[in-house]
Amino acid sequence: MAPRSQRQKQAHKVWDPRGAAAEEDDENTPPSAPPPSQHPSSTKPKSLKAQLIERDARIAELEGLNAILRATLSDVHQTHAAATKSLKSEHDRLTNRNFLPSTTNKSLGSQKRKAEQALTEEIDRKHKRIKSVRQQLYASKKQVERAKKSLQKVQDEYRKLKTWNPKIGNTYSPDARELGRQLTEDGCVAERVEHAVLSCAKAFGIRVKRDEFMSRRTVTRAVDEGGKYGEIQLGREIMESEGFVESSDGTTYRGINLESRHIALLGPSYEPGVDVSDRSLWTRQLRFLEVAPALDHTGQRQFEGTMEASERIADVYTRSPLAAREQRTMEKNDYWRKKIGENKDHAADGKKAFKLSAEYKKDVVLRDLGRKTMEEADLETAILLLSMNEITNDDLMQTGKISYEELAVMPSGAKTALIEQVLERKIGEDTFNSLPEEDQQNALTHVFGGCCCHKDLNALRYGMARVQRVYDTHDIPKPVLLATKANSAVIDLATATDGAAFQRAVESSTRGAIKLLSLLGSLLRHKDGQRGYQDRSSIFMREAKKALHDLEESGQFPGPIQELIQETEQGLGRLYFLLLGDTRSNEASASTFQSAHACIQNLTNHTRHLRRGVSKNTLLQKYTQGESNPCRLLRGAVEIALSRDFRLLEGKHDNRFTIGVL
DNA sequence: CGTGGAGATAGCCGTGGACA
DNA sequence: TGTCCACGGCTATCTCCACG
Repeated sequence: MAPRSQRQKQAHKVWDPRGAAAEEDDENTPPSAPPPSQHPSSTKPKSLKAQLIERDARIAELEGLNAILRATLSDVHQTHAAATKSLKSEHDRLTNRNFLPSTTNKSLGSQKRKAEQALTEEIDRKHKRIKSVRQQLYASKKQVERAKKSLQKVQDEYRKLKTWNPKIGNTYSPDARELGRQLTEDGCVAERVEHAVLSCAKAFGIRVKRDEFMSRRTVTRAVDEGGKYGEIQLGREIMESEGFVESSDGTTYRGINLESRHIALLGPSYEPGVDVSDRSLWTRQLRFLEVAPALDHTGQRQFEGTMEASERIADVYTRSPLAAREQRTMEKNDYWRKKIGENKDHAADGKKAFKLSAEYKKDVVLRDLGRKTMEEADLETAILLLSMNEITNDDLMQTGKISYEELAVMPSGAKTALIEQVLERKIGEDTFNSLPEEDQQNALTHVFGGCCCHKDLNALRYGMARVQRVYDTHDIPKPVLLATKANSAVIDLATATDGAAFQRAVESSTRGAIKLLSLLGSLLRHKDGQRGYQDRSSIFMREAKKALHDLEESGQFPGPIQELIQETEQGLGRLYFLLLGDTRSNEASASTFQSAHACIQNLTNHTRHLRRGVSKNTLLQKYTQGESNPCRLLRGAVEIALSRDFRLLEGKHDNRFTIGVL
């Protein structure tokens, strides 16, 4: 212990209850020795008797003390016994009392050990579980990372798909250009293509990048490109093909002649997965060549148009990368070498154009032969000279299609080329003439396909012309005149049949079944969509169905009109064929004419009121009242004209009867 | 002094607007 | 519908500069 400080000592002195005396009596000082005993000491010896008496007294005193001690001892024994008993009892009680805690303690220890063991096992399990969970957590984290990446990828792809970029860099992609062309082809004006594309994109749930598409100007460029691509492809297909047929026709639009040209050839379909080079898979392809303006529709102009087109295709293809890759060129005459036929109007201009084409092709083929002969046969110089000597100015003028004056001033180079041309032709002709006839025909194959409509029309016209003559020949009254409203009025008003107005009205009017069919056509199937009976009735019926029964249905007129139209068409078709037969035969007899004539007369009389027209209301009134309506009447008339009587007439002549009536 | 990268520049080309 | 022209992107080329 650290010695007390002065302040502590003072504090102790102040509060020490023992006072100053205690200060000197240090508790650490051992107590002083006890004072010596005060027993008095014997100074003189006693007698024996006294001594005995004293001893007896002492003995008695001791015996009394002994008895007291014994009694005390006995008390002590008793007290001890009682205490022992009590203690034992207490001991037993305590022992008993301690037994339970001990037992409990033992049980608790056991439980503790068990609990510890269980806890240890639980901890092990928990550790394993934690490890497992950590692994799962790790895996989950990785999965989340991968899922995020996948999601991002999908979102990117979705964004990519959702947003269509029509450009590659600053240039519209081939797909975009194709789309522009397609929309234009489908009738969308170039200026509205952008709006159409953006609108469609919006409807389909996608977006066009920058919300922009081609301007009108660029759409037009794409269309032009498409035309050039088409020409390149056509040039290639012509060069690949064994031969092709060209078809053409013309029309006028706002006073300008327009010529259209198509080409039919065997070519690849370009379907995905189909081998383009496998010729066995090639099918007939119809290729658009051009629609080009022309000064007129003459045969010469048509031929010149084809020449221009062939030159253009040969030029475009030859200058194309495609030709460069295939290391092939096309010259304008290749077009003619491959052309094996033409489809044209069955008219004079078409025939003229075909003739010019055939001549040109012959020239190309013969000169080819001439060149080939000169190259292969290595003709002797003498023969060549001889042939050249035979070339006259007329030959040159004819070949070059030039006048004598033009020939005279022609530069020597051009003249040499012309001479060479004539020489090739002369030698080619010699070679050609030496070929077998079959080879000659094959070399010059150039087929003409006339317009079937023209053939059809011509057959009918020839038939009509012959029929008209029959009335006069056999002195048969002609069918009722089916005059126009104006002519009909003139005829009705005329006082004399020899007046100029009457004559003109009659001459300009026609009659007979063909005219009737024509009228039926315009009456029933008028192309303006309003005036034909079927249209008028359709409009009314639609309204009537709506008003009467609240039905949103078509206004189709039940039955008769549709059937009538069909029968009319069928009958007309059969009439054509019969008339075709008529142009080749004159075997019809007068009686046949008369019976057929009666039918036609009947027909035209029954239907004469057609000229006055039938109002919509009359028609519908009759229909709704369940009466026989004009349609039924018409149908009956046509049946007479085109069905029953033709069957009758055919029966007499085994389906080869020549119609001579109408 | 050669090489390669970065920046500047000219020319080509595609595009779209203005205009007739 | 065609022509003209401006604009902007792309590319080849040039120039400059740093570095080994």
